[in-house]
Amino acid sequence: MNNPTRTIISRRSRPAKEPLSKDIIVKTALELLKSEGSSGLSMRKIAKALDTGPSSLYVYVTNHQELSAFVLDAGMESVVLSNEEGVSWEIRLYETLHSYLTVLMEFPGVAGLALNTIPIGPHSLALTEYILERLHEAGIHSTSAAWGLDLLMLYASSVAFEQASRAENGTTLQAISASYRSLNDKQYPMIASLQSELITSDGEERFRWGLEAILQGILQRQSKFGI
Amino acid sequence: MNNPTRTIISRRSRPAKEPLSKDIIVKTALELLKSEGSSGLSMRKIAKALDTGPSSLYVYVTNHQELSAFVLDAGMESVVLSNEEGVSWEIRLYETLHSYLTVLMEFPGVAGLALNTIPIGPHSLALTEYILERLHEAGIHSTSAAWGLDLLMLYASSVAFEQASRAENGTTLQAISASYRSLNDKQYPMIASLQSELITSDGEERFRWGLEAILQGILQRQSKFGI
DNA sequence: ACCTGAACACCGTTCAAGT
DNA sequence: ACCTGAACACCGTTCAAGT
Repeated sequence: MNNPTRTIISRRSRPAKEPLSKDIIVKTALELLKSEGSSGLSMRKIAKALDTGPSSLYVYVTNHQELSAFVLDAGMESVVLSNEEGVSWEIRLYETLHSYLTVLMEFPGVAGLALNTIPIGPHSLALTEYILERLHEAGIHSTSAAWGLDLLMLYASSVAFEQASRAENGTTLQAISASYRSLNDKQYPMIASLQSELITSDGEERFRWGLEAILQGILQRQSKFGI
Repeated sequence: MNNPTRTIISRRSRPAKEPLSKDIIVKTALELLKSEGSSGLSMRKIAKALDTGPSSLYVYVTNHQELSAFVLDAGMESVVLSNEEGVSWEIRLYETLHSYLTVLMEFPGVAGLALNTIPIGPHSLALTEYILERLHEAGIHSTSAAWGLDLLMLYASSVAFEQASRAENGTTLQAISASYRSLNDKQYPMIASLQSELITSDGEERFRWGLEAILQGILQRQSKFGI
C-alpha cells in the first residue's frame, strides 16, 4: 500500500479555510469563554474567531441557546469523577463536586449555563450518574436521591455562578465589608454582630461546609422519614 | 397667610412631562420586569416606557448594573417577614423564604439579580437580619449562622433562577422526561431507574424538602463540631 | 450543501448641543 | 440642572444571493 514513488503526495493542499463543524464551533466558543468571560460567548465573536460571519454558524447550530447547551456539556468533559479505590463515598463525592466547581469557575459563564440549561449532554449525564451512584452507596434512594442530586448540583452551580458573576462585575470583598461596616447597628444588630463571620471567605472551606451540611441533611431526613 | 382672594391659584399647571427621578425609573423597571420578563430590564425599554431617550436615565443612575441593584431591592419590598406570635422559628423561616421565592418568581429576572448582586439595599438587609434572628432563635451562632444564611438564600435564589430561566426558555417538563426516557439504561442505569423520581416536581413540596434538609444539616453540623 | 453580505431589530453608553 | 439626538460599538437572527 505504501508506494515509495508516491512519497511526496504531500498533504493535499488544504483549502485556505477548513470547513466549519459543530465541533470546532463549540471548541472555539469554549476557548473564548475561558479567555474573555461570558461576554466571549457571542455568535459574532465566535464567528470572527473562525474568520467567518455570524450567519455561517447557523448551519451547524439552530440558535445561541442550543450552542450554549453544547458548550456547557463540552466544559463538563474536564470534570474528574473521583474513582480511587478504598475511598469513602463521601470523600469521592466531595472531590468530584469540587472538580465540578473548579471547572465552572475556570469557564466563567458556564456556571450560568448550568443553571439555565437542562444538563442532558453525555458529559453532564455521566456526572449525574456518578452522583447517583455515590448517593446509592450512602444508602440514599428514590425521591431522596433524586432531590438530593438536584440539591447538590444546584449548590455547586450557584456557588460558582455567584462567584463568577461577582468576579466579572468587579465586586470586591472590600466593597462588601465596607458596606456592612457602615450599617446602623441599632437597625441591624444581628448583621452588625456577625460582620466578620459574614465576610470571612475561605472559599474552599466554606464550600465544603455547605456540602457536608447538605449531605447530612439529606441523610437525616431519610432516616427520619424513610422517604 | 391664606389670602382668600388668591383662592384659584389652582394646581400650578404641571409641565406636560413629570420630571424623572430614580424612584419612578426603578418602579417602571420593576413593572417591565414583571410584564416582559428579564428582557424588559433594558435601558432603552425603560426609557421608552417613560417617554424619553435612554441617555436621560444616566442622570439618575450610573449604569445598568446599578439600576439592577436598585430594582432587586425594590422587588424585595414585597417579601413578607413572617411574624405571627407563638409560631416556631422553623415555620416562620420557611414561610419567609417561601415568600422570598414567590417574589423572585413573580419577577423573572430578579432571581438572576439576586445571585449577581450583593444585597445591600434596605429591604435585602431587612430580610438578612430576619433570617439571622431566626437562626439565632434556633441556637445557630457565629460562623454557622453566617454560612447558613448564605446557604439558605443561595438555595432560594437558585431555585427561583433555575425555574424562571427555564420558564423563559420554554423548557417544558415533557422535554426533560422525553430525553431521560430515550437514554441507554446500560450506560446510565441509575438515571434510568430513577426516571420518575427525577422528573417529579411538586415545586412546593420539593422546595420545602430542600429547605428542611439544609436546616437539619446546619443544626447537626453545629451540634457535632460546635463551630 | 455550504458560505456570505447585507439587513433588521435590538443592546449599553457617551457626548455635544440644547433649554 | 436636566434633557435630547445622534453616534459608537456591540448583540442574535434571517434571507436572498452566490459557489
